[in-house]
Amino acid sequence: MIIESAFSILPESIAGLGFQRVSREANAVGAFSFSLLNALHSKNVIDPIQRLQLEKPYSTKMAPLPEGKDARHCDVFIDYGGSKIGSKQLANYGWRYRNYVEAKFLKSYNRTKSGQDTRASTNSAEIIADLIRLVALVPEPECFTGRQSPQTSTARYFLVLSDYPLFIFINQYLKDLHELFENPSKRAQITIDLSSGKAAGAFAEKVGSNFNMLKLELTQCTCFSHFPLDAKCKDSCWMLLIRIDSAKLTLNANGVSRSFTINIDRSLSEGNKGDYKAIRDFVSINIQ
DNA sequence: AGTCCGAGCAGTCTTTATAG
DNA sequence: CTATAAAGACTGCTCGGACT
Repeated sequence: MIIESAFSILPESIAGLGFQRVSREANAVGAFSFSLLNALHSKNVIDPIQRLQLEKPYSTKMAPLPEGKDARHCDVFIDYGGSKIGSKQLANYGWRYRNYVEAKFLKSYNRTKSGQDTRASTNSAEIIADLIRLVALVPEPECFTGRQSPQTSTARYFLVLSDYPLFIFINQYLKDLHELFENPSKRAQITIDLSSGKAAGAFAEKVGSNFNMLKLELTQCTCFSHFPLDAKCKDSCWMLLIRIDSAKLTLNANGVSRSFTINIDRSLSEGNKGDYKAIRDFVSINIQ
């Protein structure tokens, strides 16, 4: 919820930033964490700075990543652990103790005749890699310790900022994603199948090696957006926040099918025991 | 010893071109 | 519309020399 609050005041942070002159992702992340700090202050959270962490490793003590591949980081992380704010009612609105945010910053320099960005393939691949990271790499210690009916206490967010309409950065054959970026609906379903069709070739390889064995289904996302009313207006900025409420990631390797599912009621399920760890290790080793 | 400044370097980002 | 390569531009960093 705190992420949504911060997002709601993001245009104010961005307006002061001089967005058009910003050229690096870190600046966008910085603007967002500034909004976050504001949101935390407004909630009277004690010692808000301590709760905010940038470049948070996905690898944790309870849920380590494979040796040598533990350098994967998430852009923004907020931990409410220890506070007594959480409740079942709040959780039903997407409130979680731990919050991971991947942020993407897109700038368009060149467009093809039809208006697509010339680097749409690269950008699409990076965005999908971020979404896969959020589903696969976020630590779920209860799956590691082999607990009965494991649950997640983590929310996953994807934030994207751009200086041109978002959809021009997405390859058109990635239909769900392209449509969502053009016209975000409150409730969205995004299927990204890297194992078939046009995406299965060089594109999947760009996301990660052998990623044509992966299929990602974001079965329910809640989206928030700030799009300019007049797209032609100078110095416009497009902002989109996607909260992943439920998702399923499937890995088909050598005839063995593994799957990991995050359900809407916070419960986690695996196709077979150990699938979560197998998929997570695979992703962390092979992702670009 | 401390400060300043520019050259050189490595890495990243942008732009352009070409081909499928 | 997509994919890829490569040139060119830019950035942050280090290091050594000139100067105080």
